[in-house]
Amino acid sequence: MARDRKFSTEDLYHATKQILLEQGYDGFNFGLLAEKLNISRGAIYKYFDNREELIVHFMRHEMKIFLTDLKDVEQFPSFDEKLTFLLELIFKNPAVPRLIEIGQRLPIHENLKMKEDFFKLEDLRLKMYQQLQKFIDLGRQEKKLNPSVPDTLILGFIFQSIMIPNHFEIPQSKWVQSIKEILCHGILNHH
Amino acid sequence: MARDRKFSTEDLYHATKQILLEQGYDGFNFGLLAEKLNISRGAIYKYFDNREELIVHFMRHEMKIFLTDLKDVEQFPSFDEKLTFLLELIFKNPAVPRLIEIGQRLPIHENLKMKEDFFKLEDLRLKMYQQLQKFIDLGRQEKKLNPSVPDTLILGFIFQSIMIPNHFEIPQSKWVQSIKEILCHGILNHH
DNA sequence: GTCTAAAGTAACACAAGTGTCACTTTAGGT
DNA sequence: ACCTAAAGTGACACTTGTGTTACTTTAGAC
Repeated sequence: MARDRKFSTEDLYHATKQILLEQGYDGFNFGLLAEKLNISRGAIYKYFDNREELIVHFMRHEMKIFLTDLKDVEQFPSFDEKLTFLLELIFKNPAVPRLIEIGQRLPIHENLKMKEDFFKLEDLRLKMYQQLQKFIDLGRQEKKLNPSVPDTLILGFIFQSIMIPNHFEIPQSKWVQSIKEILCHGILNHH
Repeated sequence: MARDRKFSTEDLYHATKQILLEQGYDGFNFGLLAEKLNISRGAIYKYFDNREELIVHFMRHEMKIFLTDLKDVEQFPSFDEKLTFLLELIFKNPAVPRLIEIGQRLPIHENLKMKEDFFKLEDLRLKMYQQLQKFIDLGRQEKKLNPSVPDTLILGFIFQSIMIPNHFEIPQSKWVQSIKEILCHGILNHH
């Protein structure tokens, strides 16, 4: 009953991700997005009312995928195995912490529809932190974690570590291994 | 021979710092700056040709102050004392790592004058890293640092730790102490 | 074939920021 | 008193991005 679409929502999200990671939140605009997809800017407005709405929906999409992967952490029984899995997952998805940070920049909207969309995204972020909290709780229970350090700081360190710039281009495997080493035992020599 | 100035360069830098930290690089503009200082936008162009030039000069100003403070690290003989001083210095200047990050976003300019300004800023950043490298070298020499971990990652962890968001508003002293604990000994229980 | 409705386009008015320039203001030297 | 030159102003032309709208295109139902 209508002509074929020139681009799927999936295409849209893919290009959105590229632009957000390359140019940051402020660098993202519909002109760039349309250009990347070889469509006119106006076409995007057929599917999203504005830039914020598109970004919120995109963020939810990304978050859902990450949460599905994150759920597999439950399959590992011990804290150590969970930690290894978690670090690997984060380093397989280096965009996620950056996108979460970018997501924090979304302005709070008056509009009811936008408020709902925003709330759903908040809800996913909450679900993620609950999943991570279970992991921390197990670590506490197994007496594996330093009791003098707050939960949020442990999670903060894990998530922030992905954002340390690797200016000297140290190979990924060595880099991840070293991050794990510091996270677990610190920078001091413990031998 | 001329009328009095309504604002000093120091005033300009102070307002610039506020805006950059509140609104980020993209949120900064001459309109906002002029408003904050109760002057007209045009007046700023009497002292700086454009936004980038102002920001580069501001960054150099900030960096010089930080480098002066950082130089005091030399007064402490041992690695442990230097580390304590360094962490305290960073947590007394939480804006510095954020400003350095913002500084990275400055576009590379064609203009010769801007290129020079930019180079001078790069030079200051280099001086900072050289100062920090001496600190790391001492740590290596004293066999205090984990030898399997690269220098840049150690510095990265130290600088990145200031940017972990303290969402649950854990008191500053407890927060800093915990960061020091993780940096030195990791998240795992080592007792 | 032609009608329909979704898909896509391009031009519009608008908003916000940029850098410039002719102008006004004013402190100090004469 | 008045001239000068730096300090400051406000209007202008320009750029870039926004969201809307009237329009064209096209696949499929009839």
